[in-house]
Amino acid sequence: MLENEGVFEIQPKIPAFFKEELDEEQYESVIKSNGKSLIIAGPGSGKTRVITYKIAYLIYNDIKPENILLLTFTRAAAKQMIERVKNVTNMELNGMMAGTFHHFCNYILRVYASKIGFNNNFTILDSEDSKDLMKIARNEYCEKLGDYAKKIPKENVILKIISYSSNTLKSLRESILEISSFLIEYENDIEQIWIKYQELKKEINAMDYDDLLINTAMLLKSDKELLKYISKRYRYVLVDEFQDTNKIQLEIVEALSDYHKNLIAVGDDSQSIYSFRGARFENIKDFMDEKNVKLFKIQTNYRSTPEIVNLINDMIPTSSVKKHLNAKRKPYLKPTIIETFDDLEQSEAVIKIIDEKIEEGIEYNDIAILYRSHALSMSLQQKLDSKLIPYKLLSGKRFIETRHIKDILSFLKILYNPYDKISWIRVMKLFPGIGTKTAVRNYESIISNLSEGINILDIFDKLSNKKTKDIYELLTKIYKKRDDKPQNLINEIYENFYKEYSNLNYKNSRSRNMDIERFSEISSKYENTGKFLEDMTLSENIEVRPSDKNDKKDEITLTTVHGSKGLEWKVVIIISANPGDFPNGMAIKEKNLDEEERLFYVAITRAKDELYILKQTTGSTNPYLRNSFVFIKSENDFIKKISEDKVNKMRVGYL
DNA sequence: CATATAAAGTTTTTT
DNA sequence: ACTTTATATG
Repeated sequence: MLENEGVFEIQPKIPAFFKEELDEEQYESVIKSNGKSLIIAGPGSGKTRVITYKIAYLIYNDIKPENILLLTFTRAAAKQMIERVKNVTNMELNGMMAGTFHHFCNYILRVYASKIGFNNNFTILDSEDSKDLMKIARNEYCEKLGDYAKKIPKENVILKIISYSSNTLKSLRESILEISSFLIEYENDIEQIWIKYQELKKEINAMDYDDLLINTAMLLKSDKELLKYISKRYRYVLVDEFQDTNKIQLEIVEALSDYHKNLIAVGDDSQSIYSFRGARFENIKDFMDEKNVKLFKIQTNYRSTPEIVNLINDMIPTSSVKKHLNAKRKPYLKPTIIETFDDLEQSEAVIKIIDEKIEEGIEYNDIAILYRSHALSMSLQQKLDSKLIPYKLLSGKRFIETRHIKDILSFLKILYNPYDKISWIRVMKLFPGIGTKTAVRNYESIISNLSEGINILDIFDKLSNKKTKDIYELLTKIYKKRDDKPQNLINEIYENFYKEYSNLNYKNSRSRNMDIERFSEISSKYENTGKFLEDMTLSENIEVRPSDKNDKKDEITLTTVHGSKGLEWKVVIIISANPGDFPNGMAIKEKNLDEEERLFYVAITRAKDELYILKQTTGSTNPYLRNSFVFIKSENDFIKKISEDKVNKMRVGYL
């Protein structure tokens, strides 16, 4: 260890059990990674184990937990790793920072918001809120343009382009050309709308998901003192899922490790599936090419049977760094490809597989069904419902994004940040006789009164008229309690207003009301509304089911491939592997097949024991794509790329 | 004129 | 299922 740049002046302490718990590759990457290091971890190779032991190793060598920063892709992953480190070391990890980039950036920005012209109670806009605000920006810009305005790209298109531009640090022009070159004639319009959008965010004291990253990067870049202060704290910066980081995230971690220069990145370039959000698997290649970067590879596969690994090795994405996985498990079954006539027969075939597996004694929990997009699971869901097979949806509309929950949240948001225009409009429109126009007018008078320094309760009183009386009465009531626990506020809103609104406006008000009651229960864990709101917008999965039922339900998992990241099941069933469905039709058109290859790779590497891949003779479920060029070309067909000897093929259904 | 209601489109992936 | 749009109503 003498050549190790003096990281440890004395001999490192390595507990004896490390040698027993880790294989040779894992051991090397735990013990020898320091300075700038890159660990390329194949699927099922024990990546979590390596990160866990790396942190444990640091702690055994007297690095304080508060001097370690772990950035992960999901908060759940961070939590899981912390728990595992606790188990390994038998120590509490007080002060250790672990979470997603967005959580970390939020943490920094709440402290230094004023340095970049924001108030520290800024609202975080989720994607729907961003879209609403972009729509306002677009409308304002389009106001005097007449018929031309109709041709200008819609808000979601503009958002996609500017988000890509910010995340890749590419110019607007370059971004338009890459994403949708045919829109290049609107470059100037898009630019103007973007500027407007930025101004609006400042006005309403809000940041979108991208801003959290951009503003943090900007802050660290512009303030050298601050950079030193923050980066001095983190003696070790560890980044998980490095293949899904974008340019700005790379900048951020390089800044954070600026002082101690210990940056350990872990990832697998073959599993990079978030390019639409600016993720660059090239971050891994670039990092590899840098001087003084120590490279480790862990390529033994402990997850899947040799038959599955055999297929995996065949399907390693062409864009990847060269690799080969070594199987460790005992032989079992070859993966199976099943062809059915259409998606109805496909659903029946899936049910048949499930029934067989249950018969064999496998639990529902051990089975997952993966697909490229939500829509592809619809007919299967109906079938599962009718057969009373229990299942859960991992991805899909987040609980927090359902209309009723967003409504309730909006009330809290305006109490916390009264400039939050999006939430104001949302809240006001809930009341009869008020549409967008009136809501905006009301918002504007509230803001102009606020800027004159008038107390908000007086404003409510002043602006109350026969149309708005109910709103302001309710708001006055909850505003007076705004320092209470968020649960009290939610209950107040629900009991005094939303319950009635829900019963009146929703056919399924019963289940929506139950959601709100559950939401109130979730909020009871929080003392502070601000913290509650941050967590709600930044944390991916809110456990919707009541917590008192501790016994884990036995159910099948249905999820998009994106949602399956990092997970594994004994039996994995991939449905609709048709050109146009998976690979996705848009991706084929945009010649973005590399990413689809990586997605397919992620999908098949989730399987431990059995893998089933289903396709249909009718081709894509989408009738628009069915007869198009996409359907015919075999280069777009994953199944055709699989060599015959690696799989069993079956034709199921009525002939 | 602004809102409410009925009809018609729409689906890649998500922190 | 859920949002956008066209038409009716107040």
